[in-house]
Parts: sequence; C-alpha cells; structure tokens
Amino acid sequence: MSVMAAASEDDRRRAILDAAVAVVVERGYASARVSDIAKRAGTSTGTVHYYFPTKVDVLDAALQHASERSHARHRAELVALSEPREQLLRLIDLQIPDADVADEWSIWLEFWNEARRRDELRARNHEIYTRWVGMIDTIVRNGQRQGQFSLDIDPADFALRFAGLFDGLGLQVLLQPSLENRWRLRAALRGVVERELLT
Amino acid sequence: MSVMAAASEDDRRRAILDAAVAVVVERGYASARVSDIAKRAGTSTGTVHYYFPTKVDVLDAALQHASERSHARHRAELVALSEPREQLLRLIDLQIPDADVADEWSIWLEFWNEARRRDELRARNHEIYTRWVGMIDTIVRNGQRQGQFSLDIDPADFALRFAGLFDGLGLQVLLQPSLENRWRLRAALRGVVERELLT
DNA sequence: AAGAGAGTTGACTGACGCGTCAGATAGTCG
DNA sequence: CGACTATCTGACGCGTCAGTCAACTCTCTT
Repeated sequence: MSVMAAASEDDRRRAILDAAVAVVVERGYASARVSDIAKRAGTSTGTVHYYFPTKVDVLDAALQHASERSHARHRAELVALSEPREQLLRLIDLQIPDADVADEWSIWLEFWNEARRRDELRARNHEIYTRWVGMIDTIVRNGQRQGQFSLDIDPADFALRFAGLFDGLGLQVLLQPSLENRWRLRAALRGVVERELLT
Repeated sequence: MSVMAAASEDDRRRAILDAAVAVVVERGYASARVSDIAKRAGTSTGTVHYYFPTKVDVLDAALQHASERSHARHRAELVALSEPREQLLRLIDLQIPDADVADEWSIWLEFWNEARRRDELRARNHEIYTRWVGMIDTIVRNGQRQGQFSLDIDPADFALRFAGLFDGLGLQVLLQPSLENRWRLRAALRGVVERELLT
C-alpha cells in the first residue's frame, strides 16, 4: 500500500462519514439511503459497502464520528479559558443551536430516537451523556475549589439539572430557531448559573 | 347506515389510530408499516387506506390522537385538585416516564424528530408545547394569586424552565429508565418548585 | 326480493433500496 | 514484465412496502 493509498483510504472513509452525518441531518436516520451517502461523498454505493459492511455500520460510525468531534470542540474551547465561570458561560454559547451546531443537535435527536430501540446505542448515549454532565460537574467543582462558586450546591446535582435544562430547551430552539427563543435559552441558562452558583 | 355500522366505523377508526400509536412506539415513525398497523388493529391494509388516504395521514392523525389523550389526561387529573401546589406536584408524578407514560414520551420523541423536517409538524409541536408550558404558567399564576407561591418569579419564565428541565431530564429517563433516574428527575423538579415558588 | 351503497378484504403492482458481484483500474512486488 | 492486491464501480437480484382494485358481505331501502 502506497503512502498515497493510505492517505486516500482515510480520506475516503472520512468523506463517507461526513456524508453520512449530512444525510442523517437532512433525511433522518431511518430514511438515510446508502446511495445518498455515496452521492454526497462523491463515490459509489459499492465503495460505501467496501468500507462498511452494512448501512447500520456506516450510520453508527457516523454518530461516533459526530460525537467525537463535538466533544473535541468543547475541550478545545474550554481549555483556552482559565476561569470556571467563563468556561460555563462559554459552554452555553458554544452549544446554542445555531448554524453548524443545529446540525449537531439534529444528530443527537436522531440518535436518541434510534437509541430508544437499540441497546448498544442506549449504552452509547449513556456514555456520551455522562461525559457531557461530567464536563459541567468538573467545571463546577473547579469553580468551588477556587472560591468562585457557591459551596451550597451539589456539583453533580447542578450538572444534571443544567444539562437537562439545556437539552429540553435546546430541543425546542432546534425546532423553532427564532432569535427570541435562542435568547430565552441563553437567558435561562445564564440565570441558573447566576442564581445558584454566583452567590 | 345503521347504528351498529356507525359505532363500528368510529371504533375502527380509533382502533387504527391506537394501533398506529403502538406501532410508532414499537418500530418508530419512519419504520412504521401500514401492514403492521392493520394487523395490530385486527384489520386489513385496504381498510386502513379506506379511512386514511396515505400512511402519512394515519401517522399524523395518530400523533394528534396521542396528543389529545395526553392533554385530556392532564386536565382531568388537575381539575380534581384545588391547590396549585398540589397540581404542580401531581403534574410531575403524572408525567415521569414509566409504563404507559413512557410510550407517550416515545411518541413525543418520534414527533420531535419528524417535526425537524416537516413544517406542519413543527407548527403543531409549537402549539402542543405552548399548551404544555401554558398549563404550568396557569398553575403558577393561580398559586401566586392565592398567595401560595412567591411573587418574585415570572410565571412564563418559570414555566419555560420547568418544562425544559422536565423534557431534558425526562428524555434521559426514557432512555435509562432506572429507579434512580426516575427518582432524580422527580427530585430535580420538586426541588425547583420548592426553591423558586415556595419561599 | 332486488338494488344501493357503505364497509372490508387481500392479492397484486410498481417502485425502491440494500447488499452482491463480476469486472475495471492502478499500484506493488518478485 | 506478469502476478498479486487494494480500491472502486454500477448493474442486478431479491426482498419489501404503499397504495390500488375487483370482488365480497352486510344492512338498509323501496
């Protein structure tokens, strides 16, 4: 295998996954067609099956792909900020459904829906959700350690409620993406931070 | 048309809608088959098409059906309670994903997912969500008028956050329906009521 | 009794899509 | 060069499914 071929293989694989994510966003998980994915990746259905045995394999890998990207983006953005307060506020703005991020929310929604019926995906969802809640939990703990946040609240409890509020309202913002709704989501999340953490 | 026939027609229609809801819960909106619905309703695919021109018509009517049932149930339960505080706490227990209610949550999840791609469903989701938030809003206003709830908070704002928290955490309970998760959901919601409304 | 018409059936049709496969292309190695 | 392998292609087979339709039943009317 040449250097070119190796690079090409990775590119092709990634192109297929990116295409699969786009197709799931556009058509939905259950309505995604292998031919859609192939067309969007600029290849043939045969090649899609060359890299992934079945359609489900492509879609599962695509979800994994999207999840890794999202988490990496969060980490990269947060590591640049030193203050827990800044990190939490940044996390809010990073994840408000808007343009690219709306696509990410769409993937989560499709994922939840599919996970309802498939054990492996439910397990995956649990991991991803735990990681997401854990990220908030860690920020809160850091903030408490640095004396920036109130010690009255339980970090794990706060993290769960913060994540829940984010998901629930974010979902409606995804479906009704008006400026006002985005503003309300932001205000609600910042309000919780102010009321509960910043005494 | 005889009295029997008239009753039979309504029964058939309802049986088809009930079956459609069950199939959407079991297989998902996009994977629901007309033949599944027919079999579950104890009839033929021809009859399903006799009452509903297309599959989409059946499924949309089924969503409507489920939504009306859910709202009627809420109203019926709440009207029996006089105290706004009791009403809000009852609403929590009424809607925690569990047994039958889990099916209802499944329908919402399928519905949100589908609504993402279809304008009419997005509009319907907006109506249903507004009604749900409005129900909470009304309870809070009543509680404030009766001096039972704190006047410091804005009812509309509280209702939105309460509904968002309910949806976000409820979704995860649907996917991981452990006793512990149900308890956490309940505790989180009751906690918000206690902290913010009961001064 | 005969006709009308609502309600019901399930076999059938045509479309669609996943996965396969024979074959093409190009790069690697002996 | 010729054998071998990795990558890629798109037509095809086979199953699936929505919607149609001719035929049937049952009830009501005249």
